[in-house]
Formats: sequence, C-alpha cells, structure tokens
Amino acid sequence: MEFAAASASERPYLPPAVAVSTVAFALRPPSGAFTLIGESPIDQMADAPVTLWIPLVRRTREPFRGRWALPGGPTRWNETLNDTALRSIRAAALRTPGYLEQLYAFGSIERSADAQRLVTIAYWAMLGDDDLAAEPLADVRTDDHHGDPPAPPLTGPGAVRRWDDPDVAVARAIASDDTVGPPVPDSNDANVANVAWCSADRLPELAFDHAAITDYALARLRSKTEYAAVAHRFLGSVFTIGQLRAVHEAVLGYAVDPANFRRQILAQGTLIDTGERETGTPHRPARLYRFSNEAAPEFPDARPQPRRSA
Amino acid sequence: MEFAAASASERPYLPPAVAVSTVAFALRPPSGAFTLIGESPIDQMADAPVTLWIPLVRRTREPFRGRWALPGGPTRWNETLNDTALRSIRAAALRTPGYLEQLYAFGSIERSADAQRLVTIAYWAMLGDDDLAAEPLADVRTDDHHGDPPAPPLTGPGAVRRWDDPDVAVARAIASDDTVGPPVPDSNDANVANVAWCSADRLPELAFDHAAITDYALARLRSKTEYAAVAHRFLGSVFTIGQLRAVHEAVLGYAVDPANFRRQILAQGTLIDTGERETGTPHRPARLYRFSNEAAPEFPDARPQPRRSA
DNA sequence: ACAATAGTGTCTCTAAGACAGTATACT
DNA sequence: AGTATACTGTCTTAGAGACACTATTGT
Repeated sequence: MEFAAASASERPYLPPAVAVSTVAFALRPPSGAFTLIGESPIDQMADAPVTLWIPLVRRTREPFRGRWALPGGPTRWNETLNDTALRSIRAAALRTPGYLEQLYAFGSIERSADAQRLVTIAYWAMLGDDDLAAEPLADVRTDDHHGDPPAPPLTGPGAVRRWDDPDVAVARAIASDDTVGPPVPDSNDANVANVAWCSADRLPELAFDHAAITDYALARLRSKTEYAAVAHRFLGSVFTIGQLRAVHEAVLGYAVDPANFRRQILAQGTLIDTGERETGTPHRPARLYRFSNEAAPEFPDARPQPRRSA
Repeated sequence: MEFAAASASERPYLPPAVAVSTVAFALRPPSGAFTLIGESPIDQMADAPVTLWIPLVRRTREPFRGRWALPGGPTRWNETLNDTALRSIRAAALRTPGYLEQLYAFGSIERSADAQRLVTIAYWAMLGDDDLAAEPLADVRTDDHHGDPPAPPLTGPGAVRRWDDPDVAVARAIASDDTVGPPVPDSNDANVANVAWCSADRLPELAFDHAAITDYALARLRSKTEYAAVAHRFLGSVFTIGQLRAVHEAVLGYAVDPANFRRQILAQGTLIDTGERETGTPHRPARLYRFSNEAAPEFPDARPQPRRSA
C-alpha cells in the first residue's frame, strides 16, 4: 500500500505481498500455556482428551482486530518460506516444531479486502512431546544461544540468523495476513495473553479464511498415505507401539485394533527395537522402539513386479 | 529492483515478486506445433510414441537468455494464481487445459540471482485430446470471443477479464521467472518460434530450477492415489476403456493387464456406459463410456466400518 | 486374584494380479 | 481363415481386519 506512489500507467500491477500462515499441531498444549475451549478462554489443563491442539494468535490490527488467527506473517527479504513458517511457529508456540511441510498457496484476489494484494503460503507443522517439553524460547532475540536446535527436516533452516524485532515474545507474536509495512507498536494491552492453544475440533471463529486452511491441514494430516511416516514425530525419540497407536487414533479420530496395528507398523520395517522396556506401568511393560531414518526398502511408487508363479 | 528507492532503514525488506510456472501435460503435441527432441529441434510429428508432452518457452531475457523454460510469468494485480497459470498455458499452448492443480510454492532465496526476490507457485495441468483439437487461440487479446470456455475446475477462473499486453501470441509467450517490470519490446527474432513441445522424458536443459519442478509434477501425476480420478481428462468426453488404459500406461510407464484394468475401473463406478460403440475398428468395437461427475460412493478417507461377521 | 495392557496366533474375506477362454469386428 | 482387440471367468496370493488367547506387570 505505502510504496512510493507508482501510477498505474508506469506500473500496471503492484507486486502482491507474500505471507505465511501456519497450522502447528500438537497432541497437548505445552504446560502452562493459555488454552481456549470454544469461545470462552479457560485456563484449565486437566482432563485434556487425546486430540490435536494448535496455537492461535489474537490479531492486534484492523482487519479482524481482536479475532483469533493462525500464526504467521510476511516473509522477510532474506528468508526462505520455510524460515518464515518456522519463525512464526516459534514466536507463537515458543518451541521449534519437529516437522514442517508446505500445504498450499492461497492467492485469490478476494482474500485482501484492501488494495494490497496478498498471497499466503500455508504450512503445517508437528510439535512433538519433546519439542513441547523443551525450554520455552521466551525473550529470545537471536538463534545462537539455543545450543543445538533440532535441525528442521526440510530445506536449509539454519538460515534464520538474526531477528531485528522482538517478535518472539508471546505478547508480540504476529498473526498471519497482517498488513505488510513497518511494524507499528502494539497497543497497550501487551500484558493480555494473545497466544492461546485450542483444540482443533472446537476452534473459535478465525480471521480471514483461516478456518478453511485449518480444515485443509487436518485433511492433509489425516490422508493416511503420508502420515504413517511422520506420526512418530508427535512422540519423543523412543516410544512404545501403544503410544504410536494412540497418535494414529488421535489423528484418525477412531480406535484401531492393537494387534493388527502392531503387525502393520512392524511390517514396514521403520521401527527399531531398542531392547529396553517401559518401567513403572501398572501392567506388562512394553518394548521401546526408535524410528529408523532409513528409506523404506520398497519404493512406494515402484512398478509392480510380475509375479511369474513358479 | 526498480521500485522507487526505499532505504533499508525505512523498508527492511522488499516484497518478493510472485510468479507462476506451469507444467502442462498432453498425450501428444497439438497438430502443427513445433516439437523438440532432445537438444535439437526437429519438426517431425510422425511415429510419436505414447508418452507425455509438455510445452516449453524460450527465454528472451537475460537470466538464462535463450534457454528453454516452463511457461509462466508474474501475477497481475487483479488475477488469482489460477488465472495466471491458465493465462500462461493459453499463451504457450494456445489451448485451454481441462484440468489445473497447484503443485508447490518455491521461495528459496537462492532462486533469484539478483536482488529481486522471487516466489514461484508451480502448477500442473492436463490438456485433453479435445482441448488440443480445439481452435488455436492465436492472436487472442481478450477472453470474450471464446464463446463457452470449459470452466476450469478449481476456483473462479472466469476472472481473466482483459489482457493489456499482446502476450498471447506465440512469439511473445512469457517464460516463467521472467523479471518483473515493464515489458521491454522483444528482440527482432520474433519470427523464430519460441514455443516448442517436448517429450517429458527427454527435456533439454531448462532455466532456473524448472527441471526439478517438472520432476515434481511428473511424480505427482504418477502418484497413483490421485490420478485415477483425472486420467480421463487426457481423452475426449467419450472414450473406450482401452483408450483409458492407454492413458494409464502412458502415465505409469508400463503395461497393465486389460482384464484387470477393466474390472477395477468399472468397480469404482465412475464410468457411465453410453450404450454406443466404437465404429470402423479392425477388430471388435468397444463400448463407449462417459465419466461421471458424481462423487464416488465411498469416501476415500472414510473410517473403515467394522465388519461384524453375521 | 484382578485389572490392564503387551504381544501372538489364526481365521475370513477382499482385492490384485495372472492367465485361459470366448466374442466380434475388419481384412 | 486370420488377426486384433473386447470382454468374461477363474485361480492364486497377499494383506486387512476380527478376534481368541497367552504373557507380564502393578495393586
């Protein structure tokens, strides 16, 4: 909007702003986080069922001011899109996700009410249990002092070098689709929490088309073909098959047979038996497994071999 | 680059330019089109095997000048991303694709050699046999005179209203990742064909990272889970099961059993028997089918019902 | 002993693939 | 008659799901 005025004749189209919106799933809100049930914010943490939670950010600027929105914001000039998504999630959740994947690029003209055109790249991410248990990133301004951050899986993520704005503090997390431009100082309600965790089933009314983005992210997460390889990222580095099954059930929304699940998950050969067992359970202790980084032996799209029975 | 100079202090990041690249698949080049085999352009049309073809555009500007590239270009201010993809394909292929789907958004910083940051949204499309047989769109400057264009399937495509530049002529088709800015007049080699159709197996060296984009598009097309529902778009409105099988074989790259293919494709219930038959074949004439727009009765991601044996 | 989950064995049914066999057009 | 493809039937096998059963912990 506030580019040095370029008349329509010499510049028939303004370049659209590029922003990122993120849907960061976790199996539970981080301890101490502000949670939101339905429309009314409640700070209850107990009896959380096994469902998916996502962090939301309250908008502090005019289009949809006060509404909840997905974390996000405009891309910086020296950031990849992945970097922007990572930074947005860190600012909102104060944690680094263990998995990040691009969803879709939304570029309809109707999305921007104003003259400023907006193209939004949506991402979805997974925050694992050990991600959530890690030290909150509060008051972090640079990336360096976080000794050995788990390398995000996609393209070069270490490129987040230096943050010039204190936008990682909770009260300043950016809601996506924020207008591009110099950051204006937030209003004086800075002590009101503007990040809340919400169950993915019972979201409040979101700003922009963020409800559609969330639905799309959920559908993608549930599309069984892919998530079997990443579901373990909701858990720590070692886990039992029962825990892994609970993840699948939470994502799918229904119960699966323990015996068949065990067979199938072991048949893909991606789990490694650590030899150790659970302790302190009120029942038979389960084996602990680790996920293998090895590529699956069978290439999924390989041509089926003729069977040529003997 | 040529924005009215904004110092880094008052504008810490320039908004990246948004462009679109398209991979438009067809089973054969349109009749009379310029074709390219390997590195050397040959105008041969005969004995084209059943493979996938895509249109390429020769770059006329400096980064990678003279190289072949995917059709595309920057988004206009009043265009959706789909519109841009559609317009780019029309300009290169002079036909309207029957299917269009977004692939991925590429936004690495390394992609732009220059100071101008570039975010590219990749699309893939399918040009059906009747699309190719339609009148070429040559010399079209507006959209109106094309009486009843087949409504593209995704979000509102009729929004392509008026084209201000004569960029739909063959010699002026825009290669993607072209620098944003006022269009400079093309050099005087305007009579050299700068659109060529190429077999997807034997592409020349492409500009930018377009080879990776093409690979990704091919992988997506082949990912069996999805393409069964759209493969028929390579054909006309009525077709035989043998033709449909040939499409599947071309996409998959290997032969499938005719008997089993017939059973499986009929079992999904999406084909409607027109009651008519092929004529003039040197063998038994096949039934003609039409594709049903109905949603498949079984929702693919539906929860498996417990079998509850009687 | 009881509760609760881990883990094994096995049956059934479906769907994919291999392939033989029949049908119907044109030359 | 010969050939080429359309179409039908049937056998085999791998995998998914249902479910009974054993194993091992804590209370």
